[in-house]
Amino acid sequence: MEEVNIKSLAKKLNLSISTVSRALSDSYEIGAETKQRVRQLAKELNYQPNPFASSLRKRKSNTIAVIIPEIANNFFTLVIKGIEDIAQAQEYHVLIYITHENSAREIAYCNHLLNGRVDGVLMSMSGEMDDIDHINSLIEHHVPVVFFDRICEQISTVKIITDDYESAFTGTEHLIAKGCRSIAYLGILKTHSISKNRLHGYQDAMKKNNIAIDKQHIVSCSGDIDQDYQVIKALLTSAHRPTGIFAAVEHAALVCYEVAADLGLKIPQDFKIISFSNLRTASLLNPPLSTITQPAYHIGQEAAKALFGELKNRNGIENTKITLRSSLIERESTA
Amino acid sequence: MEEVNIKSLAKKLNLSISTVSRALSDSYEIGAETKQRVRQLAKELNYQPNPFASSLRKRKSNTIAVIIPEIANNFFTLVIKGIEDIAQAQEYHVLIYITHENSAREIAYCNHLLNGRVDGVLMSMSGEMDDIDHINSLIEHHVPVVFFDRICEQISTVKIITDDYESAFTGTEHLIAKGCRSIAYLGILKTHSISKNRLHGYQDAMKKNNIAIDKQHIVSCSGDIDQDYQVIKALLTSAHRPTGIFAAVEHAALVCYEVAADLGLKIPQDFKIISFSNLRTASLLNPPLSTITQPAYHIGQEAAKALFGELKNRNGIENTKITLRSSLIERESTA
DNA sequence: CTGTTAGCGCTTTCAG
DNA sequence: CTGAAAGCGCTAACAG
Repeated sequence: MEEVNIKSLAKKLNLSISTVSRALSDSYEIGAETKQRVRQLAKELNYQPNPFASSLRKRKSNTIAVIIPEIANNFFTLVIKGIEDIAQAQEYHVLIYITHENSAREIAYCNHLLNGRVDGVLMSMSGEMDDIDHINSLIEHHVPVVFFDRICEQISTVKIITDDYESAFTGTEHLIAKGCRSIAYLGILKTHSISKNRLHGYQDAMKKNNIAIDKQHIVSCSGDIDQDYQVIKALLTSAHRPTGIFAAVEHAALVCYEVAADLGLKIPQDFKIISFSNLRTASLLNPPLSTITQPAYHIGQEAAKALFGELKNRNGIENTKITLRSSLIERESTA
Repeated sequence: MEEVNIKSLAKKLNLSISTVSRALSDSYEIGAETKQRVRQLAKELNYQPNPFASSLRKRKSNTIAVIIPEIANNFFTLVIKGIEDIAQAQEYHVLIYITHENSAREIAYCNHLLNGRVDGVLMSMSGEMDDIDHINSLIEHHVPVVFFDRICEQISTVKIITDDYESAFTGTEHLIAKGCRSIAYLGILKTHSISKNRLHGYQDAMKKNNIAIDKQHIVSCSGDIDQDYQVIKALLTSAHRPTGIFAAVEHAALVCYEVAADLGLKIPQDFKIISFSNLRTASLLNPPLSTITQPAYHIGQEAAKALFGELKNRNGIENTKITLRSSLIERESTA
């Protein structure tokens, strides 16, 4: 398997290296006939240009990075799918980095990506909002960053989000309308944009309806399944057991179902629940789970489009916030 | 932001480029003191070596590709997680390619990856088993390929699989034991290894129990949700409605639940069902779904480990088949 | 329209 | 122990 590169092609065609290079990149200064010859041989030998040589020279990787806190989760999976579909069309490659909700890893990845391996980054933050040097660093190095879902307000860039505050507000009111007065909030309690917005939506809905919030009803989930099981079990066995649960993350809702099953609690008789979730099986659960569903695939697409807008057209990334709407999907037992 | 590269470091330190390079790669021929100086400055300036230059020179990308048919699916998500975790530890990067079950895309990706962008490929096949030129091509170009789940028997390499035949066999017998005599098989009908093995397991279980298979009970699912909905609806409204369903893919089982809900059919009264599935919510469905659950995360890890074994140790990839065991998890309604 | 040439940033012989 | 220099494969001035 002798190496087939631009040089060997040139030799075989009795052309110079640069002519071959130009022919392959369809330069206007190459004759139609020459182009034809070059292309033909390239196809015959299945010539594949070395991406590293090209990237090194052009200072362009044709690759983007996606940095997400986790992947075993329908939301992020759908987002990736949306990103991939757009990237594919643009002939870009997609590198995946999973932080496991660990902001130290997020920082390490960002620092690493200062090296030019990617042309841009799509990111949903793990870290806290005040911890943003690594992001600024990327931007200073001309690596555009587009945020989705877990954005960072302080950074001036494109942000694709959903109406978290409003969704949480209406979701909470939905529970109130169902007669719940004692409503717990389960979420990842960080200074994330979404954590804050969802929590505020819940709090404001409670306030508007003149319901005091029991401090113990604001529960922090880590994402760790065993740990969260314990925390939620404690909540559901306490003297303060809520009659409504607002789950700001899908994971929390599932743990509630599991704990309820183990404790013999009945949903919705013992407590009602609504959750942010992209579960395909929400309607098939017992009982069906009412959800606030984010347009995950669309978020991925929009984020990717925004990034490519910058990468391809250099239109200068603006500090825009694109807000997509989540849908509150009410599901009731048909039984 | 002046460029910080090996050259600028060398100048600042009054050393030659090669010394700096060697110091950074911890070469034994560099003095301890010099190494120290170099490392310190590199850290101070947050020097990040250009990966393209390095890859070009070393002919090594420190990147692997994962080619999968789809992603919005718990099995592949968990596999990716397993792969990522191993890759991370090895300081490798992971490129994701999704074929959407389209073998033309699989071929295109493989051909593209002949260019050296990745050092190895982890793959679950979309295409048919007899269509393997693109894989052989990779191997000829010294890009090792490790298969997982949807493997290709004809190719001599490491394959990580689960006991599909046995699982399908016992899964089918499980339905028979529950009293089903008329059992349908829903799967992606290709010449894939897993399609074949699962189908054979089902067929042999039926044969062993002296049950004739109604031809119309072998149903091909495309993966397209609307299309499969129609196909399964047709099955469940036909005169030949089965009393048992063996779903070889999770997606098919979910569609069955959806169709059943829409038609007002009750599971398990009207038909029983068991499915290959990695759904976290299997036990929470109404009714709970009995599953054959593959050790997805573990599969990802093993596949990645096998690939890195080859990449790091050049131990020569062997034609090994590693079979992990799936678990048949029986779930019954507690109601 | 085509060729010559100088690098992109790094690794690695080969000399000292 | 350190330096000089070649070159990975490709692109893009600059010449003709």
